[in-house]
Amino acid sequence: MQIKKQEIEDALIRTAEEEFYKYGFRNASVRRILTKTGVSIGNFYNYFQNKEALYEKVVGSEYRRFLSMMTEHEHHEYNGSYEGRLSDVISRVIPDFSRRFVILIEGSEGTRFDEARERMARLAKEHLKNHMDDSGVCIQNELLDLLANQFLDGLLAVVKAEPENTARRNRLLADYVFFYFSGMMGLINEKK
Amino acid sequence: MQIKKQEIEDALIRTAEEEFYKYGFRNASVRRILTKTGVSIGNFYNYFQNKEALYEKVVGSEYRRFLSMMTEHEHHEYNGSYEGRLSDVISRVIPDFSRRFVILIEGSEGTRFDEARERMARLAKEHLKNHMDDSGVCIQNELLDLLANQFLDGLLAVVKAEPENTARRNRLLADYVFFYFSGMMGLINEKK
Amino acid sequence: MQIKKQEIEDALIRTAEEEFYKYGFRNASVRRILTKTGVSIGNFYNYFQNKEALYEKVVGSEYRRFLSMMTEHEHHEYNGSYEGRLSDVISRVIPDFSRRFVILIEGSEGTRFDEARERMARLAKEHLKNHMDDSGVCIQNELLDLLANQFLDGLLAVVKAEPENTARRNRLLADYVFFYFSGMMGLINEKK
Amino acid sequence: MQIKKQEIEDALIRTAEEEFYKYGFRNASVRRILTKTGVSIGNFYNYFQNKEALYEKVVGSEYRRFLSMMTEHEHHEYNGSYEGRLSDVISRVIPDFSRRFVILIEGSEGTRFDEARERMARLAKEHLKNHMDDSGVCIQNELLDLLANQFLDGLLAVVKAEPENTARRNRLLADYVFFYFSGMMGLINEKK
DNA sequence: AATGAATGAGGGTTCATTCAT
DNA sequence: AATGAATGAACCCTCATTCAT
Repeated sequence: MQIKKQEIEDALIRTAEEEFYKYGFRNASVRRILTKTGVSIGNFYNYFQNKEALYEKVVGSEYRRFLSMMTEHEHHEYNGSYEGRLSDVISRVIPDFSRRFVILIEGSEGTRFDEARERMARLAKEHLKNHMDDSGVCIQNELLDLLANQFLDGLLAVVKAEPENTARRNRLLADYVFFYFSGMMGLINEKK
Repeated sequence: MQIKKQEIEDALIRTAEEEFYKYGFRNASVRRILTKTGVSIGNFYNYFQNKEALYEKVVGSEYRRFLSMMTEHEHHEYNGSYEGRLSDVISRVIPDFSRRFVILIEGSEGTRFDEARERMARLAKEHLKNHMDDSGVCIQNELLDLLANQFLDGLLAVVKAEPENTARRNRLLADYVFFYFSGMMGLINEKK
Repeated sequence: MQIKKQEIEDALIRTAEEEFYKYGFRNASVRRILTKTGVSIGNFYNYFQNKEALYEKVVGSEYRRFLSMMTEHEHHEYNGSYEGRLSDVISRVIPDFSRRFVILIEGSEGTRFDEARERMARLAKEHLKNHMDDSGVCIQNELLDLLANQFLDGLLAVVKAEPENTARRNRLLADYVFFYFSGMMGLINEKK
Repeated sequence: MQIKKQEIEDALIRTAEEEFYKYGFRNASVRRILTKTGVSIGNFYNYFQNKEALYEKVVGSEYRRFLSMMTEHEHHEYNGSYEGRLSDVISRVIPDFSRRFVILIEGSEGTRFDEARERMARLAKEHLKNHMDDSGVCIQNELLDLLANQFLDGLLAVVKAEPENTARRNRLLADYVFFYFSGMMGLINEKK
């Protein structure tokens, strides 16, 4: 029954990922995680300082990766066409979205990652706004918020629908992003 | 003895609506509701069997209304144009979306309404599928799921963003639905 | 078995007094108090917000009383004789010392009453210093600290030794204070 | 394997002394001691059966020494003068008071040394009683207890105030003991 | 109809100690 | 001799719910 340290840590993180995915940070139960993993209460605290440290282990690197990705993305030059932007999003941004990312965005209430979703949506919104400004079209603020959040949710939904199979996931994404940009085009043309 | 039975029940339901909207079922606090309403613990359980019964009172009729609405909608004849469908959705479906509906969809975890969101999305999906079939276009299953859920989320987001002001809400809705159908059109044209 | 609210609160406070007296705040066990009193965990929190609130109930009024007493005492005019001061201390200051006061001074670590002992010792020291200055005698600082703390401990010891019987307690106090002032006189005469 | 057995034991005892001095037995943390000393948990239990055994190692010899000292002191002949007794106490008894002695007296709650303070005070009391009997003066029992405990506390306070500097410590002690005997003289003269 | 005292399972966390290696 | 992973009782506290009045 002797398991090596790394295996237990990994098992804890794996089970915790499920738990946090299901319940979010606040309603996740440490004791439930431990029962599932077969680790005793006391031993858990040999591996993680507390519940939040475990959460950070599950979600932290994902958070940092996303932040740097967004920043970098902002400074990236597009060749102007939708296809270019589209393929860029698909190939560079999306692959990093994972179940842990879903947790980060949807389950961080009561955590120092609390604001993650808001920050993300803000970035997406500004990103979106730039595109609209390029087109010389003005869109009301609420609609921008709505679409930015919608786009975000869509990405998360893709991850939820196809967490593993990359090929199917990318195909789904391609369609989704195409749909999204078609919608945007429609709006732009109408407002002109 | 000052307030008659019905008034107390109503007051409880009204306060509960706020609480469930803010926290969802699981994190809603019965005590907080009672304190706000000025009803004693013991008396609460004269009106409702338990927390979930209260939740059902807040959300149940909304749920049943939506179900029947969806079914009915299914049998409705459109005049074929997008504008027709669009205005139909806006004028007939949307006004029924309310704060309680948001609660039902987003706050039902740990409840027998757990699956409400799933069932709703399924209905929306079949609805969507019919439209696509009419257009002679075939779309992969996952994409249908995605778009149905997205549309649903969008509607909820609108309700959240503008819960009271009907005029602004309808304008936002119009834009959103237009965006959505533009996206669909894009997809259909590409697949053809 | 139905006990009225006030009786339970009193019983809790009484048992808590014992517990805090024995173990101090930090090492006192809420569960032990509850088991002894026959009150359930949940019900305890109907009476007190938390462990510290219970502690405050036991010790708070004693603390406030002592503070005001010390302040008032500082502004009091003596007729100069030791006997006068002595009887003043005995009749006015001491009767307020109680077992709860002992708890306050000796068991407050980890509480907002943390500094009670220090503040008391400081007051006693300044008090003492004034008497010495009146006698034109200078005493080294460490000795002042020592004697002030000693006097304080002595008072607490009297309370511990005779918590209830006022007559015996006062007799003990008279002797103790006499002893104390004799010691002071000895020091003063020697330093002159 | 780098440090020999005795060195480890000594290091543990040294660190434990600090810890017990700071926190007392009950609130001392074995883990904190081990971290400071750089000894592993498991190895600690090769050297000491448990926390209390470590405590005994820190405090036990001090306890036994004090007991024998007190006994021996009892059979010692004084030359009668206060000065003689005074210098005797200072030169023979006090130097043996150490930090470990403070620990023993003040930090033993929850230990088999629990009663150490009580036993010590009893010895001091009997000692005191003999002196009083020699003077033909009878003092009430409670007062004897009080003064014995007070004297003890005073000695501990001196050790705490000046744990290292022997010169200052002795000067403080001289003053303190003089104060104490002056007080005793005062009592004796009054009772006569 | 109404009150609120009482219950107890469950929440996260600490800590001395044991045991396999 | 040495390691540190593992254990579990105990800590304070929250909360929906029951029950006597």
